[in-house]
Amino acid sequence: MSSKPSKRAATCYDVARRAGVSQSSVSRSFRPGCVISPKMRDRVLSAAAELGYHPNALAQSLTTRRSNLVAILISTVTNRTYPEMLSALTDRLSQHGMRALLFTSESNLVPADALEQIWRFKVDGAIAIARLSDEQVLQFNDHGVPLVLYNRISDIGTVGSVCCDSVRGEGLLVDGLLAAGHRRFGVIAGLEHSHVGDERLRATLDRLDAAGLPAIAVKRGGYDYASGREAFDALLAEAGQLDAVVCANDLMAIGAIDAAREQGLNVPGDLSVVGFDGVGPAEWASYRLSTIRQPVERMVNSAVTMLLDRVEDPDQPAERRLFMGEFIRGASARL
Amino acid sequence: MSSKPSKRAATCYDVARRAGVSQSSVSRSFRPGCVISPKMRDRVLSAAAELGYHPNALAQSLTTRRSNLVAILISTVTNRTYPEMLSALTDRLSQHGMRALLFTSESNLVPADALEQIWRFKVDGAIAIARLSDEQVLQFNDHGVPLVLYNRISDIGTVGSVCCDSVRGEGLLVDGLLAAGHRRFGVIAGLEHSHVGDERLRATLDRLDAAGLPAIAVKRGGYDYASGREAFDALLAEAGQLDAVVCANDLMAIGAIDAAREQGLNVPGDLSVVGFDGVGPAEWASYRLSTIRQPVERMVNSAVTMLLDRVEDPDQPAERRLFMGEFIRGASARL
DNA sequence: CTGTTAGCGCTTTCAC
DNA sequence: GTGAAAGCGCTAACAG
Repeated sequence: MSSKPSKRAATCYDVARRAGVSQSSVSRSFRPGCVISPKMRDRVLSAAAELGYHPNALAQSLTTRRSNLVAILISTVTNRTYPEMLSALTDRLSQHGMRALLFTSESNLVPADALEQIWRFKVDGAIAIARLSDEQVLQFNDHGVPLVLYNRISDIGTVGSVCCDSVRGEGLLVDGLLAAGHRRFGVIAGLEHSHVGDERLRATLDRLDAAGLPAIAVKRGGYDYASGREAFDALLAEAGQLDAVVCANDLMAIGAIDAAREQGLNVPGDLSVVGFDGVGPAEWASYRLSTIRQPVERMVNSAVTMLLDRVEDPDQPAERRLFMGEFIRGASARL
Repeated sequence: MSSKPSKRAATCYDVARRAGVSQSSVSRSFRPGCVISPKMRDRVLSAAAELGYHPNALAQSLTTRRSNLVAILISTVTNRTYPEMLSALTDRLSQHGMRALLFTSESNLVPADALEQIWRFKVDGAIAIARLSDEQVLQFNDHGVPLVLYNRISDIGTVGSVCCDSVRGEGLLVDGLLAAGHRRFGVIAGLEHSHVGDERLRATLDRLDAAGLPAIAVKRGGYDYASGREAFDALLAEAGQLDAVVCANDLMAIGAIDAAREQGLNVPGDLSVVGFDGVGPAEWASYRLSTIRQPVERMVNSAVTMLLDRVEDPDQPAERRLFMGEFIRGASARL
């Protein structure tokens, strides 16, 4: 069972010889939905087991032109901020017989050499949870690699995308705050050129404008705890007293809450803070964040299905799916 | 530049024809450290650029017997608990020209079909941050796939491992607590059969025994926030008053702190809580956890280097590297 | 249902 | 320094 002489791995020819059949029969025995007699398959399978044979997926890819590989592009900050994503995604992909080739980028932008590797590995498709330039998106088109964007969109090329509705999400939050009597609003936005950042900011500002209560001050952060704190302090310095702070994501909201408390403010007594995402820590008793929870499972399913559809039929039109987040009342805002 | 007729991707033959050279010259032009005249290379490279040619990594793997693929096995809970790991790992691997093939497992154990895929894709090596049975570890040996374990060890087969020293880490924490006068200790341990869980628990209990102050009560949790809370409540119910609670990881410590506060206890005034890992939230102002921070960067570097060494020379002896964590005083314990 | 024959896109000898 | 030929492990027609 163990300690093989460490020779080269068995090939389908070895198995064929051992089983006394043709090499194609070996191939067929391992391919689902292939015409083959049970007897033959048994013979092959037991010979294969004896030799410890496993079909070479790389060689298969070469002939079938299907690598069963999907590139996942994710920025470090996103993975740290939102770890539930990756697992769900990988899990889902493997349920569809696809493997995840992971590319992380320290910076928010995807480096060119990651793309080069993607072309080289002939992935069947890609899912991006990181910032792609227009030119990069176009490259996916040129290379014939179906691409699905997660929580971001693109007007360039034929890209699918799956997003959580920022407009309606922020709408729920802001309306709730307005209805509860908040008047002086501050905003902690995300990074510039970040889809989610821009959209959530705009949605918030628009809603406030529509209510005749424009935001008193806006600061930007980098989606992490520390930048939430800094942004909050800057906000307070600029605006003085505030009733509510609308944050582009949960981690910054948490940072803002901690910063507020250090200033002696009671949340939500003196100040309401709302976030966005519904990540794990948002539920912790110290924060009980009022936020919008993204339907991760459903969004991931959708992204994977959409991608695989386009792998099967590359001519499918681009599609954008928008998911409504769940309003979590929490306890960080007077609602 | 864009909108190719979506024909088949260019091969090295296409490039050769276009450049009017032999196909081997194309191959050589793309392989570093190959004897070739600059003139030839230029010709080839520009023909390649015109055709949008990218060497097929899968075909390369077939002939070179090197896939440049490294399997990463990680459990969902670990990724959520400790997201800094994966990014660092993938990053490091790519710096060495390796790609990460990601496998996540919902359960703590690695499913058999993940291993099957690993064999099929002929990965050059694997890094496991998930629980592997002895038998599974042996399989890596049999298949000639170098394996490095992260924060876990195995006596089976020739496996390398990189760990953060639990014994010394817990030693620092417990000694600190003892020196500060804590006498009644509770412990929130990790899962059974989890290397880190077992080791940290034993280290803690041994240290307490040695001091003549055995733990009053021990509960187990699942490394997440919720189980930390539950374990804390159970602990209190069983032990009554405690001076200190030693938790197997940060997330459970955070859960314990929140639970304690809900019971009206002041942390660290009435009760000290310590964790282990030094993950992001541990630093948050609401917790300021006293903990041991794992040197993630160094550990990851080490794991990658160790793995690649064994890829180059499979006969290298197994090696275990133990890293000392950094003692973070924090403010969740009277120290 | 099974075997035969060509490739898939590349690297690797080995001549030249 | 360059080219020709063989082969990596497999699938995909096509006969039979």
